[in-house]
Amino acid sequence: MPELPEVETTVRGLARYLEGERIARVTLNRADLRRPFPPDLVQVLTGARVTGLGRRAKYGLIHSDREQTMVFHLGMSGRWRIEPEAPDRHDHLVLETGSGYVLALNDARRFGSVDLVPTAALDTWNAFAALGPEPLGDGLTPGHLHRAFAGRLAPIKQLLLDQTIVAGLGNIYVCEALFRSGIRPDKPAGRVSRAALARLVPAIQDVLGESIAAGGSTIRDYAQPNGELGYFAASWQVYGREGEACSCGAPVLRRVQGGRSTFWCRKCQK
DNA sequence: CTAGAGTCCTGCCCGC
DNA sequence: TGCGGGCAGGACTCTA
Repeated sequence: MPELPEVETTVRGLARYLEGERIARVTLNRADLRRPFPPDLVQVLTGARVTGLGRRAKYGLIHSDREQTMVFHLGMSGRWRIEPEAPDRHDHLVLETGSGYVLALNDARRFGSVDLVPTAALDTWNAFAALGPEPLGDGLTPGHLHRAFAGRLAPIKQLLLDQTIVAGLGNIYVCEALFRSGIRPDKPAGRVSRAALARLVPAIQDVLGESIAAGGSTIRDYAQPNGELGYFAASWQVYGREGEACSCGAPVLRRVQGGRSTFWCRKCQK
């Protein structure tokens, strides 16, 4: 489910229930997701106060007054359920707040993860240290991409999914940003012109910004934590639209790159 | 270093 | 209605 806009939407939704709240109870329903839960997770979080929430790339951050931050990644199928009406077999971690709110981290495929990281050391934490710039921050520039792509023969589609080059993009928004900027997904990254990169950067920022404003893209199981559906999926121009007509009239194509589906228009993307 | 394939896991949808 | 195959928003590990 979750690329940057969905994680951002999730974090904003969680903040309404967690910001400033004390965590009264922590329940773990299994020992691991992709990795084991931190052994001291329950002990550290129980009784802690949430001092703020944040996001880095596709990771959500729950800062606590224990000087530890709970870092969660939603993988492919992760989501938070707020005040669930009934328990679900994939609710793996459940938080109850001092005000009585119940928040469940639900992840059917269990590709997600939860870590506990000293808040002061977040930037140097292993998983964060190697991440590329935030696409909505100052660090993503045509020059940055030009340097990162220099000499690379891999298709630009695949390099944009590399979190060490840009942090937070996933399959949907890469397809959409390449379409918006008129770049073929199979073009060797090192051969994409400066002019095209100068179109790509704002295309990435626009598509992410528009999606966040729409509450993210709801597919299958994703909903915002409050249960509302994000409606950006209705704005996809190529993703998931194989065989449909592009705005130019040509059919949207699908091909597999690096094991992932790419959707694109042969006529609009050169 | 780079590139490509395989792996983790469950659920849903489609065709037979 | 049941069953098998393919596919899914991610990221890691292994091999060449």
